[in-house]
Amino acid sequence: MSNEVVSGGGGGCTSIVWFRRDLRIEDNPALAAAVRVGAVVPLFIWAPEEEGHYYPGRVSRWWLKQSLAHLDSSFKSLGTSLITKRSTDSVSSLIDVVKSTGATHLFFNHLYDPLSLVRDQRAKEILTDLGIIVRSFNADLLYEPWEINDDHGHPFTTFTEFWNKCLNMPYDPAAPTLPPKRIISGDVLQCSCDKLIFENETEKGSNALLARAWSPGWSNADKALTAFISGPLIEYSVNCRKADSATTSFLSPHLHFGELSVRKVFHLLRIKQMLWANEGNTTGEESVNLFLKSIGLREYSRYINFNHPYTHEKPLLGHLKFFPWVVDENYFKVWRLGRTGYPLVDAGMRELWATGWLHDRIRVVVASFFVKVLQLPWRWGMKYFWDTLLDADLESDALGWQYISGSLPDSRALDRIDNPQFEGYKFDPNGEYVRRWLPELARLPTEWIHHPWNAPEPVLQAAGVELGMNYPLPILEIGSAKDRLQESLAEMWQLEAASRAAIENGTEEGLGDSSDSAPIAFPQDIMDVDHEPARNVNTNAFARRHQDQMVPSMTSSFLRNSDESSSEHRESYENSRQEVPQEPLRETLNQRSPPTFRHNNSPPQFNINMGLRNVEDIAESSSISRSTRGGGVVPIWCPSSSSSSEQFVVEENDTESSSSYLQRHQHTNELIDWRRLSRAR
DNA sequence: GGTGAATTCAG
DNA sequence: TGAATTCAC
Repeated sequence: MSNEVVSGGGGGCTSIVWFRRDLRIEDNPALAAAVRVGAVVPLFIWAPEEEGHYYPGRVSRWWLKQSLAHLDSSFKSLGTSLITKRSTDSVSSLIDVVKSTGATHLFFNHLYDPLSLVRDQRAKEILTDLGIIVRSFNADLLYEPWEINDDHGHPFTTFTEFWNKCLNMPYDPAAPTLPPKRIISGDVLQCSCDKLIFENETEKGSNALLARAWSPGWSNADKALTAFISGPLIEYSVNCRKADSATTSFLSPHLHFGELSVRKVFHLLRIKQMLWANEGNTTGEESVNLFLKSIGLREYSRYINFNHPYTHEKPLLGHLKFFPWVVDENYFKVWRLGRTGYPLVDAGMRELWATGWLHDRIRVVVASFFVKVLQLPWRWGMKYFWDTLLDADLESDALGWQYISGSLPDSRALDRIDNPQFEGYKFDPNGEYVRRWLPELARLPTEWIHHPWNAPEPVLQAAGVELGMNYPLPILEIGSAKDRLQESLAEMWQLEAASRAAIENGTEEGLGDSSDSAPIAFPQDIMDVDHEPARNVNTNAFARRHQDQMVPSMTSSFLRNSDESSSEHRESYENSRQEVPQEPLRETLNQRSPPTFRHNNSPPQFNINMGLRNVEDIAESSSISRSTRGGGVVPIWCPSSSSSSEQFVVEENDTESSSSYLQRHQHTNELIDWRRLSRAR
């Protein structure tokens, strides 16, 4: 079945190419495969309800809209057009399109976020059952997550090791391919197209400005890449630490939507690298290495997510679950508004809400302030980034926030607090960035721009700054934040030790194991919904029959856990493993009978109206932030979540799969024993 | 040119 | 904060 090789040559077969975050025609393996088979029906399904909380934010939807229009016009010039469907269930929409076009094949490219892993596996199974030949490909990564392992076949747990391995693989990432010259159109006229609505009237106004700064779409992405590589790249290593830097590539939104192939980026970078190495241009070489590293972090985010598909919800290091987060919605509001009293933080937050963009360094600054100074739960910050960033990307953002909050073995030191005042002089030495985003401080001399609270009164007066009036005093003093952090960490270690002792004594079943404790709910004001009426997901026969969703087996944790696993399990794993990469079609996601779960009927909550707003909007919405929605807002990626929340239940009649699923989660609930690795206090 | 101080920077 | 590297003498 999945080993079957498609016979090429356009023998009257029609293939659906299901586009998701691979909105390009160049170096798109799914599209290329479809073109080889015969007629093509390009399809995009807009089913944001499937994303749960992670309904795309306003700017992200704006980008998607432009990108799809661009893709459609490319298809039109090649002889077909993009079919668009509005849906609450991608799989049933796929079936509709199969039926109306008489397609025999379905091709798509892999995604690695947890929801997609489940949905895609389900799509594969259901459509295969219907006699459709389904193939999926790697279009998003240099190497598939399961290709990168240490000498023992285990996945890496630190970035540096992972990336070294990637850079020293015995084979290169697949070379990028050219776009097809011509496409034989499938019977797209037989298929009704839904008009997709990505913005409401109020959002349109705010979105208008975006088009001045950004050009979504795959061929624009390509131009941006070429321009970056032939221009600012060489200076990347010297400039990349300045908040205002013109050396940023600005490629991340293009990469998020797959308008750009990382493999193409990689190949072009490698060429430059060789060139500069030959010329002895060390700055250039260093720049390439540094930029490659950021590509590597993106790879790593998918890798981590694939191996631990709850990283957007749970810390990877076990002890973090004992950290006493400060659940203070007022702090959260002040941070979002850019009114913390620390100019660099505030400038960043205002830039983010005004433009949907933030320089990488400044993301670290504001996130670090959020987690270490305010001690707010990192998932809130991640959610806000998700809602506001143009390049919002679940895997990358989860990795970033976990890094900042000390939840990874190679995170920043837990007890380290960066002082925004010093960071200010580092990343914005002349205060230009702060002056641009904080007009109330514009006239303050550079000497005081990053610490106005120390400025002499006459200086403040001359600059028209009234602390506490038109610019706030620091919300918290850094020194006391440090003390508070120490206390919190002490408490965390104490609780962790108690829990460990309890487990070792066998007295308690893992006191407070994070898989059983509901995560802190998001505050209401970022969760308020204003979405299209949800359609009933379970109305059609297929959805009802296949209510149970599936996740592809996570190869690594399965193997790593092999001492506890039965040989039967391992065998089935090994067998499936062998069917993974195929030439010329690289069939991928492992097919070993996957674990199943079912989710209950509570409709997912999402957030559509939280995009960029003006100050009044935010202030207004946060005034209702007190009333917290009871519990059930957070989807939890574990079999035994609290009953009030959206929940996944292990299917009992499927012993093999459920046991492997549990096994995987038992393993991950040990949280890698990374706690030992990261004892750094 | 060797040594401690200062600085840089962190996946 | 701490290791690594550069700087000043």
